[in-house]
Parts: sequence; C-alpha cells; structure tokens
Amino acid sequence: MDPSDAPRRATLADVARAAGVSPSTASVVFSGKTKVSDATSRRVRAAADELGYTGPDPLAASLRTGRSGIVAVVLEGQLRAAFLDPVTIPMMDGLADGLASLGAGILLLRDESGEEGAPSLTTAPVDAVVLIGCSGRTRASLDIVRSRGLPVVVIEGDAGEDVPQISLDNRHAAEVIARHIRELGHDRVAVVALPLDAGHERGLIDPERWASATVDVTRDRFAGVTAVFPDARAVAAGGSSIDEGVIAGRTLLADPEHRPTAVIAQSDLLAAGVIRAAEELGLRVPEDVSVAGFDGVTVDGIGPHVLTTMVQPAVQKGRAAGEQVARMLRGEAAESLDLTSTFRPGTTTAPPRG
Amino acid sequence: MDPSDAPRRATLADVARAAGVSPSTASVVFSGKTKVSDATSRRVRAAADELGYTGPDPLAASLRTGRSGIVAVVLEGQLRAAFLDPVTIPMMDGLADGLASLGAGILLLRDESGEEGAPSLTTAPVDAVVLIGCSGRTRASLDIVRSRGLPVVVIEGDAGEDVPQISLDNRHAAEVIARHIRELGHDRVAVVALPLDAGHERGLIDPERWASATVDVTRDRFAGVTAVFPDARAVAAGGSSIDEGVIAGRTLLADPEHRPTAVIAQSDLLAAGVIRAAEELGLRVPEDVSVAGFDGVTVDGIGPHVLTTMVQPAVQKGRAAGEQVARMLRGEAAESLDLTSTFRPGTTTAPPRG
DNA sequence: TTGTAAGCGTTATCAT
DNA sequence: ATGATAACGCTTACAA
Repeated sequence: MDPSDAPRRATLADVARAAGVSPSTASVVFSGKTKVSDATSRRVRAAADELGYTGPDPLAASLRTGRSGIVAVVLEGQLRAAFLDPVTIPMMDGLADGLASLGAGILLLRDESGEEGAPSLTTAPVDAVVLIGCSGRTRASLDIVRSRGLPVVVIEGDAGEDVPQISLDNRHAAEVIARHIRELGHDRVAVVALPLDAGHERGLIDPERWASATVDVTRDRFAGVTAVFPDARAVAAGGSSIDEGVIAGRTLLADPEHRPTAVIAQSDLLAAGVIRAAEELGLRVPEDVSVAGFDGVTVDGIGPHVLTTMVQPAVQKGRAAGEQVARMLRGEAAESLDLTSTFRPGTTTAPPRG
Repeated sequence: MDPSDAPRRATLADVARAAGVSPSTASVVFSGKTKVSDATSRRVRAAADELGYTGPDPLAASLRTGRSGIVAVVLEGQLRAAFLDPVTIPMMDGLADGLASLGAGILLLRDESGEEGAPSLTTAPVDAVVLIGCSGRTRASLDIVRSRGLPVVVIEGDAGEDVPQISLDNRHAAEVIARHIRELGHDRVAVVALPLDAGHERGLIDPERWASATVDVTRDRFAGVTAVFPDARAVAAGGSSIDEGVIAGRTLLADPEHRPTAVIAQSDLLAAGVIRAAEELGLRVPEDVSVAGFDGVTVDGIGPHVLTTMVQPAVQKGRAAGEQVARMLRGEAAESLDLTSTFRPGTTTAPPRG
C-alpha cells in the first residue's frame, strides 16, 4: 500500500503535513529563527517523533544556507607524520575551540595530491580551510582554495601576500633563551637543530649551509641563537624526537675536548634526547652541561627534570586560527597574528662549572 | 550592467550555457559518468575556465546524490586526551586508507554532549560514523547515530547487539606474552596495568578489585596473564605513559625482597617507564629483570632496547573500520572483526638469573 | 552522444 | 504567528 516499498525517511514536509502546518513553520520550529506559538511547536515536535524525524537533513540545509559547518585542516602527508609533532594535537584542540563559536567541525585532509578517489580540497564540502606547515605543497593547496574562493588561514607556513597567517616569534624566542644561557655564564654553546629541509640529513652544519635551508622554523630559531652566540656550532637532527636528540647529543658531547657547556635544542623532544645522551656519557644535567628546549610540551620520560624552555602557545595558536576563520565567515576582515612564546625556567640549566 | 553587483559565482548551468550544451552534458563532463565527445568536453572545460568555474558545488552534489563523502570519527573528550594513546594516530591513518576507496574524508567530532552551537553528531553532514573508545558516552552517541539511520562501526568499544565492531584479541595476546615469560623460566611475575576505570587510581591492586574494573582492555589483558600466572601481582598505573610506568615500576622493583624477575606491562609506554625505573635502581634489563610491553608502537627514548611486546595491528584496525564503513555504504552487510596481535621478541626479556 | 525534466529537502522572503 | 512560493546547484532517468 505504501507509495514505495522501501520506507523512505520522513522529511520536513512530511512532518509539516502530519502536524497540519506549512513547511516553513515546521522549519522554524527546528531552527528557532522565529517565534512560534507553543501549541504549534508542540504539535510539530509530536508529529516529528511520530514519524521518526530527527531534524533537518544537513545536506539540504547546507545547500540552502550555503554553509556546511565544516572547516578543513590540511596536514602534510600521512597523518602519522603530522601528529608526530607534539604541538600539533593541542593546536588542533585549540582550533576546535576557536571554531566552536561557529559550530563547525574539523575535516582532516591529507595533502597528498595524487591518490585517485581520495577526498580532496577540490571536492570537500567545506566553508573554510586551515593550512598547516610549510611544505612546498602548501602552495598547491593554496591555489585550489583560492580558486574555490574559500576563506583560508595558514598556520606557520609561507602564505602568500594577503592570506591571514598565524605565526610564532621563533627568532625572538630563540634569542630570549640564548640570552638566558649567556646570563648564566656560558660561552661554549651548541645548537641541536630541527631539519633544515625535506632532506632530513643529520650532522654538523657548515655555517654556509644555512643559506639553503628551507624550513622557516629551523632557520628563525637558529638566527635567534646566533644573535647572541655568533659562533655557536650546530648539529641537525633528522626530525623532532627524543631518539634524534640522543644521536645529536652524542655527536656534540662525546668529545670532551670540544664539549659545549650548554646545548640549546630547537624542540623539547630533542632536548630530552640530549639529556639522555648526556646521562649516558656520565654527565650530569645541569651541573656538567645545561640543556634548553623549545615548545613547552610535556615530555614523557625525562624523570625528575623540568626542562628550561620557551613555551609556545600551541592551543592558542589553534584557537587564533579558528577565530580568524570565524571572522572571515562572518564577513569581517581577518588579521595575521604573531604569537609570543614565554620563557619557562626549569632545572636543566645552570651556570657552567667553575 | 551586471545582473547583480556582487559577481555571483558561476554555476554548472552558466558553464553549460556558455558552452552551448545542456546542463546534463556539462555535468557529465565533470563526473565522467558517461562518454562525451572530445569536442564538447573541450568546449565545456574552456567555458569553465573562462568563467572561473572550478567544479560542481559539493553541497549541491551531495544533496542530489545523498552522499557527502564524509565519515565522522567520534573521539572522547578533548582531542588531546584521545591522541595521547600512541595507537590512535596510526589507527586514524589506517582509517583514512580504508576510507580512501570511498573517497571519504574524516570529520573529527568531540564527544562532549552539551556545548551550545558545537557541531554535533546530530547535525553533521556525514555518511557514516566511527565510534572510538569505550566510554559510557559512546552509548549516547550511538543513539543519535541510530536515530539518524547512519551506518556505524565501533572500534574497541561496548557496541550494542547488531553494531559491527572492530576489536582486539586482548586476552589471548596477553596470554601469549605471559607464556613467553614463563617459558623463559620466570615465576615471580608482576603486571603493570592500565587504569581499571575512570578513577585512574594508582597502586597495588587487591585481587577482588578486578571485579569492579570497567575498562575492558585492562581487564582482558590482565585475564590473559593470570591464565598463565594465577598469582601475579598487579599495580595500576594512572594512565598510559612513560612517567606512569616509572612510578609503577618503582613500586614493584624498589623492594629487593619481593622484587619480581619479570614485569608485564599493559602498554609499551608503561613498559618503557618500567625500564627506566629499573635502570634508576641500578638493575639491568633484561639481566636483572625482564620487561614486556603491549602495543608494538615505537617508543621514543628507550635507547638501545627493543621492547619484547605484542604488536597490535593499529593501522589495520583503522583500515578494517574504514572497510566496514565502505561496505555498509555499498549496501552490503558489515561484519565484526577481532584482530590478532603478534608476538615480537625483543631484547628486554631473558631467562632469570640462575 | 546529447537534451529534457524532475526532483533532492531545506530555508528565506515576503505577504497575510 | 503562520503560510505560499521560490530558489539553492546539481544529478540522473529517460527520451531523442
């Protein structure tokens, strides 16, 4: 007897009919955009319950309003790689917060261009886009986003001219921590650097090598240190991890002859590795060697130590991005933000031994 | 002179008109669902370029096809908390893979019920839902999903009757590793357990306490061990981290009197902590004490050790979930899967000293 | 190979 | 406070 055999899901029109009201009234009952009398409201809701109607179909609503309530976050490569950096997660959390006012969810998109059938920036039903990181690929993503006319915010990446950007005071922050080290009296200082470019090669860095470094974060943090210690030696790590820090730490600390009295690492993870390396070699931190980090993340497994570090406002970074997106979606102008890291003294730095 | 002052974005209809073809033909040029002559195809693309048309509006396409190409992943609480577990990330990666055949993206949704205006399961334009974890809240999410009639898969959670579920052979896997320990000749064995319930209290666990444990994973992995070592002592950690492992490790190893010769930890992170605790106490691993883990994740910072552990197929877990979602979306029946962990011998277990 | 036509389920505008 | 009506931009039978 049914018009169709597969019992089609009830629509707002069905509910309206059952409740004896017009579709527009029924719509308003659910959206609350206009006053509705208590009586009709109740009638509509009753009819909805009756028919198993759970609310307006988001797809149809989206088409009509032109909003999907979804913001894309574009990460580089495998999710694994992106989430390896411990600041990414708090940042995403902040983003979720910043977006909350908008009622928007986060769509994870991978930056791999090729993959057939993969959901891409070109076809995703999103209201805005947040680009993370600073790979060359960012460029391509940016083009797509632009041609779709979507609002976009870039976090720590080489955004073009007019794209609002959330960045960090990397250079200045590095200088702050370097100055702390100098004030303690150190002058034989070494840096454990993040990768200089996509190559990820490890080892001592020839000063001229910096000219060809492509990763902004690495370069800026190094520049901050050399402003204070122009002759600081540097070792590049293969990535930001404790194990990489251990490797770099050994390189720097093994030889008592050239051993620095302080090591400035470009991430907390690396710093933790340096501490491990030092302890392996029988050196005490901070008595024999001071170690400073960068990021201010909680590093698991360095025991009683509290890392001296620059705390970067990871959550706030995400939240700021979310807020800028929200503004753009409201038609307001968005602005770029340069966030400030704060010095956090810990137990891993001290004056060098007499 | 323009019909409107704000230059409206071009639509497929505009493109069709400009190219002198019908809307349906233009549509097909972009979707590729039907053969189109090379000539018209070119004409349409040219017109599209001309008008700055970048492809069909996903919103409209979604409404028409009833598909958004988005799958929601519901995580408990803050993203931070969810991503603390190192298996979550590879799992999400696997999920992305499993979903790739579908061309679907992943929408991150937080499980917090309240939050006004937050994007919720009720209003998100998704084709299917993946529920992760085993909080009581899963229940609520499940109800929403059900009433919306969305396909759903649960990963390691207490899904109801007919919900396809991806689980792990926790009990059996724990038994496997316990047997390995016994075969090495140990009989004084202790367990470092994950939290028993939301309370997260640390310390030695009274055997009767297990009856009230609510976390399946913890209970199952413990049951596997007691099948081999009925009298194994257990200490609960406050969470799955290296630092918690250190605390638990100290509790177990400090007293030489009752010191076990082997410790079975319920996660690799905990195991890494136990190793640190042992080394702090001057014990060598595995000579003085054997340590086994669970998960098979890469633990940063345990230096030369390779953890003896059960490798859980994290990526595959995600991929399986993705594949089941894909099946359901194709109208096929989905099935529950119980995945198998595999034993990976490492350098952290050895026979007890004579 | 291409065109015609009928929606997909909402919501916004305007009138009542 | 409520209702009629017209889009929103696309896809897909089906017809030509």
